[in-house]
Amino acid sequence: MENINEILSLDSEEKIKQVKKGEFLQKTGVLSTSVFLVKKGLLRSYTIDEKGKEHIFMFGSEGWIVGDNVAPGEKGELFIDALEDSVVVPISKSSPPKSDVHKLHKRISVLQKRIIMLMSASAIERYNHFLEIYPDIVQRVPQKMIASYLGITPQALSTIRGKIAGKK
Amino acid sequence: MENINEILSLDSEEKIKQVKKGEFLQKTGVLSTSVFLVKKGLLRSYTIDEKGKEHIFMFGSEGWIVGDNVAPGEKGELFIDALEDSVVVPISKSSPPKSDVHKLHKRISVLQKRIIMLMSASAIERYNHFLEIYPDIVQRVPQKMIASYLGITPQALSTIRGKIAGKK
DNA sequence: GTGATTTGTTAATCTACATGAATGCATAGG
DNA sequence: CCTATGCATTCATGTAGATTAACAAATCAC
Repeated sequence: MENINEILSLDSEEKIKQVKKGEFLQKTGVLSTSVFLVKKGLLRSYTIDEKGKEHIFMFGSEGWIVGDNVAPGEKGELFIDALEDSVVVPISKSSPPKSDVHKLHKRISVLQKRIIMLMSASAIERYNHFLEIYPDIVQRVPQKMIASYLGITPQALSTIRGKIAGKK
Repeated sequence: MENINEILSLDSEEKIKQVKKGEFLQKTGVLSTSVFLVKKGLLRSYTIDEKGKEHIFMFGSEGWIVGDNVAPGEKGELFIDALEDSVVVPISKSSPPKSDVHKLHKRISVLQKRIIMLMSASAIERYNHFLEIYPDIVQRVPQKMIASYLGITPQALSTIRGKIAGKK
């Protein structure tokens, strides 16, 4: 087997972590000390509410950060698992390198937009916005996960897609 | 008039900024280079959607950050104005002091919770959660702004409050 | 202080989306 | 290969919250 660091052209000092499809990077209730930069693959972070329903918080593919940003020392609130075989590198919450601060701001920017969408846009608008922002993700995950990300049921997403297709 | 820096015990090097009630700290469409740490007072950041409806993104009182986290060099998307006479200090987006990185994580944590609430909780649950997290804000802002923060209409909030009061 | 302009309340109707159930397809595992 | 399990679609019904409107209460301006 080849050296994984060479394949991905990583600084060998970085502690990379491999997560196979279906495996968990984090579960709720355990101490969460870092967030992760995705080098390869696709992961999702999500909660399960008291009715047992999953709500996807974020998808993370190459270049994105996935993680559970709770206050330091707090237990995590999110599950994170891999939707494809993935490679991630931890970013410490306490002392991130300068370059990563910029990534934090980008992350906040994404969350900001997400909140505004959730408050002001209809399901159909949110879906179209999702397609713009993550054109590649649509092909890589089942629709029920996209519905979960959008905050609607799979049935509702199905009818939305029907409407859009019908218009063409 | 007394020295404002002394009153607030600020490092005199910090470039503080005073914003009177009703004044804008930022408007949409202008370049946004920093976010602001609130030293005193209360501000709000919000969007106005295409139907002319306001959506409050965040309140910021003492110790919180208000700001518009768009990618560096991008135009802002939010209005920020003061609900009370306020004092803020800018935090550069490009080179924040180490101590502020921690605040960024806290900020992300708050947004994370907000998104989860918007996706999984009913209006009544979101209102109760709001009361827990910001017990002081309720007294300081009109109800229609709280409704706007929760993502519901003032009428809906009024009926919710009626239900809660009726239960006692 | 008095009129005018916001803010909050209540109630009737409407609508987007949830829920539940039935059906056809795929994919996976033996 | 065949069955089992999960996924997507469609439909019938239910419901939280939007909308509209009318009125009461509070706040503001002069």
